[in-house]
Formats: sequence, C-alpha cells, structure tokens
Amino acid sequence: MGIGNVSERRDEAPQVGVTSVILALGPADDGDRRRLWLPLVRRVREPFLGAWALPGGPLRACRSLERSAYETLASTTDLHPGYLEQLYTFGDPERSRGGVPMVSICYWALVGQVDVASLEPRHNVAWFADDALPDLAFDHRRIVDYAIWRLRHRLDMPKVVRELVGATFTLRELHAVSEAVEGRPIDLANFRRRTLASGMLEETGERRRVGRQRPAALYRFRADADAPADDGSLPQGFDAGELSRIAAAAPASHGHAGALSALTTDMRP
Amino acid sequence: MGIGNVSERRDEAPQVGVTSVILALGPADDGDRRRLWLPLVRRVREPFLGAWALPGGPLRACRSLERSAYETLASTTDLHPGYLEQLYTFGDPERSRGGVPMVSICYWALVGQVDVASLEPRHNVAWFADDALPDLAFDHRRIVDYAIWRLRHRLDMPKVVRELVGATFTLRELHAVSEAVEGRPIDLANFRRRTLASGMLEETGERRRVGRQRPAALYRFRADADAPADDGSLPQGFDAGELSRIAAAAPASHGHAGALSALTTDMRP
DNA sequence: TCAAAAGTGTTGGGATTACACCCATGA
DNA sequence: TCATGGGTGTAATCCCAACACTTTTGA
Repeated sequence: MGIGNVSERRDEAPQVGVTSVILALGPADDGDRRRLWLPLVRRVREPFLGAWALPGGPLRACRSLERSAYETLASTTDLHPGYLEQLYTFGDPERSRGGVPMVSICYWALVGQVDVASLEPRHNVAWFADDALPDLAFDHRRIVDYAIWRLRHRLDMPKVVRELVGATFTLRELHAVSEAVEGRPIDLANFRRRTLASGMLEETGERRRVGRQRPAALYRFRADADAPADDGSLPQGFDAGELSRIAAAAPASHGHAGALSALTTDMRP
Repeated sequence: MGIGNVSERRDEAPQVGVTSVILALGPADDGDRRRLWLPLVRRVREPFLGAWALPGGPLRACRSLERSAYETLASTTDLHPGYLEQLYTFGDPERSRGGVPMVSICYWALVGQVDVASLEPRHNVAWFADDALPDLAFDHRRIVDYAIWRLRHRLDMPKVVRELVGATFTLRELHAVSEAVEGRPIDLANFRRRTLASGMLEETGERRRVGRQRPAALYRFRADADAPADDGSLPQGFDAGELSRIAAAAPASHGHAGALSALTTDMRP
C-alpha cells in the first residue's frame, strides 16, 4: 500500500459527511393504512441539482458521529428524535457521480408519530411517504431502503417501538403500529399473546375506551425492558434519554436554525 | 447547525482511516479445541506507543472502502481474505485519547484456516488467540469483540462458512468448525440434520476416511447457496470472488509489501 | 339486544433438543 | 469382534399461525 511517499497528501483524503434517514409514522389514510414518512431536501448544487436527497452535513472533528447526525436532523425538522442508530458507511468513489468523492456515514432516526400536514414548512424540505418517493440523488434510494429494512428488524426492541406509540397504549394500538411498519397484516390474537409473553410490557392498571366498546387495558414498556440483548459492549442505537444528553452537548443544535436552509451533504462538488 | 461561516474550515475535518479485524481459525490444541486468531500490529507512535492495535491505514478518496480494507490486510499478512464485511464506523472524539480525532471505518475479514506458526513473520506483527489477547490500544478491544460477535451471527451464511472449511468437507468437519467459532458444544446429530435440511449443501458423491473407520460423505456448498437472504439491495459482505475483483483493481495490494512495516492508523497524533 | 372491540382457547404443524440406537469399516 | 465414528430414529418440547370462541361495553 502506497509506494514511496507515505505521508498522505491532503487531496487524497475524501470528504466525509453524515447523512440521516429520518422516519416518522404518518396518520391513517382512508383505507385505514398508515405509512412511514421521511423528509427530503432539495439539492442546490450540481450534481443532481434540484433533485431530492437525504439530509446531511459535514463531519466535524470535535463532534461525535451521533451528534453530527443529530444536527442533520435539526437542519430539516424541529422534531426531536427518539431513536438514532448508525446504518452503514458508504464510500465508493463511483457514487459521487460527478462530485468529489464523498464518504457518507449514514444514520437512521425515528421521530415518532407525525401529522405531516401540521409541520411547520421549511425551505427546501418536504416530507414523502415511503411508497411515494421521488427519484433520489446519488445512491440515496438504496440508503432509504436499507433504513426501512433496519427499522423492520428492530421492531422487537422496546427502544424503537417506544418511539412509535405513546407513553401508554393499548395492545391494539401497538398492533396497528406493527402492521404499519411491517407492511403486512398480523394476527391480533397471536400478537397479543406473543407481546405479553415477551415480558417487555407491564400493565398500568388503567383502561382506555376508544369507541363505545369495552375499554382496553393500558400498558407501558417496563423500565428495564431494553437491557442489552446479546452483548453490552456492542454498538447499539440511542434512545430518547441518551439523545437528550447528546443534544445537550450541542451548542445550537435544534430550535431555531434561523434562515439557514437545510443542507444535503453528499458529494457536493 | 453552524451559525455564521458555513464553509467548513479544513482543520475541522477529522482524520479518516480504515481498520480491520482479521480472523482466522487456528489448529486444534491438546484439548482438541480450536480458537480464532487475529493479527495485531505494534504501535510505533504515541499515544499507546508500543501497545498492540488493529491494523489500519488512511482512507484515500480514490479507493473504495473495501479496497482500503483489503490493503490493511495486505499490510499485515500475505493471506488472501475470503470474506470481508463492514462492521461499524467509530468516531467519538474521546476515543483518540491524546491523538488527533480519528474516524475509523472498521471491517472484519476472514482468512480461512491458519497454522499461525507456519506464517512468515512480519515486522511489528503478531498473531493472538481470541482468548489470549493483550491489552489493546484505544477502543480496539471493543471492536474485536464486535467482530467476533458478527462472525458468530454470520455462521449460517455459506459465504462465511465456505472460508472456514475446504472446498469439500465432511459434516463432522463442518460441525467442528461451528463449535470452534460458536465456542460451545453442538449436538452432532442435530447439526447434521439441520444443515442438510437447509439445502445449502450438496453431496459430491465422494467419501473421505480419517481414521480407520467408516468413510464419511463429502459435501460442498451449492453454487447458488448464497442468494441474497432478505433484500438484494442491502449492503452485504464480499466473498472470495468479489474480493479478487476488488484486489485486481489495486495496484500493489498484496504480495510484497517490501520493507514497509505494517501500519496502524487509528488516531495517530 | 346488538355491534364492535377486548380478550381467551384450541388445534395442528414445524423446528429444536436430548439421547438412544443401528451401521460400516479396517485393525 | 471390537472400537470408532458415520448416520438414523424418536419422543418431548416449544413456538407460532390460524381461527373459533366468549366477554364486556355503551348506544
């Protein structure tokens, strides 16, 4: 590796950015179906000028990766993420397609349930349902697909599901969320048994009535429910508590991004 | 994010490197137990001068991440990797512990079965068994643990197991490898059934005798055995065939690294 | 009393485990 | 004929999908 001059010339180091797939659960539509929504940012430079892309920003040495990801969130939405997890790092020189080579450290985040229409609009930002995405810049479509795949495979983690329901919830609500994310019907009776048997939930003792029918028991996640499943020393996602600490360390991380339009990082020329 | 000057000042961009955990299956010891071995590199700079660390190298913009990882392999061992997969990207500013902030894109690789004693020794490189590792620099111990965890969770993938046995093998051999990697005893009879039922294997028609007992049937992995399990568009590991293409694109990737001593990348000051 | 949702029971199949057992082989 | 490993059988268990069923509620 590297004959001759071992010292790396500066122009040989690629650009490095952090890119985020921000997922939210939308409201039910006419067909009683809920979808995942995500915000995209319109590119203001070549290549892919005018195309939609994932939000991102440059990586600064003084910030952790998670905090950088957190800041890409703040640049596109005022919502607070409740879960954040590293996805994958993409760095193929080919993916820049005309821009300078760019390494993207990708994260995915959950921001809970969102009524997209009620969000304060931001310049150059728009939300899309996962089954109605526009063409995306670069390899961003692949990154989105991967993020959704990961969410589906995390759906048995309290850290994740906690974000998609309220603090307390009925089993039917939990079931509806699971069906929405999985994108397939799930037998309610079996879901109930499986979920209760997992030991993740505890009864609040209260009940909630939705229509005029029999009220349903309310549950919450047990406080110790997200104990490390396999090996505590391994990289894991961050839940709301950990994220608030990450955010607290950030100077102007969220709230007013002022007149700044949201950024996309990837491979800008 | 970022009030005022949006253009990133150069000194705010962190160093970026690629780090690899190179795993090999060692020979059986007295107790008939086999272990995972990995090569480490002695650091020649502060911090952690003299400590053992994972091999790594800087990331160049013109190379893919996989090729960079491949080159960290070439810098520590002449063995050809048969499997390579991205692990995780570590980038906490705290992890540099006195060096400049360093983002490490970590890979893990398999180089098959190795008799460590017979390897050509390299300057500043030594192999260690996974249960007899020295103290490692930085957070490298955690990275090793994570790599082994990932290997264990990939053991049902033909791409991976193929690397740990020969082209053809008896079920007992396959069983021994699984036990060694999992680190626990596995019922042979059930292993046999499960493995055959998975459809990954096909009989060669030949037989092999080890002692003086009844000869065992030889199997090989089916050519189409590693079809994408879940979703083809997702990031996956690379097997030997794909790696040879990656390596072919590299100018002086393996073979003679000449008088160059192996490098560690992480967080050098 | 009725619709709608809450919640329970029952059954069968598939996968896994533990362990006993038979078979083939050459010394 | 015997030890050794190759290979099969089997019963117990667990988990899960399917779906019928009972209960509770307010209108």
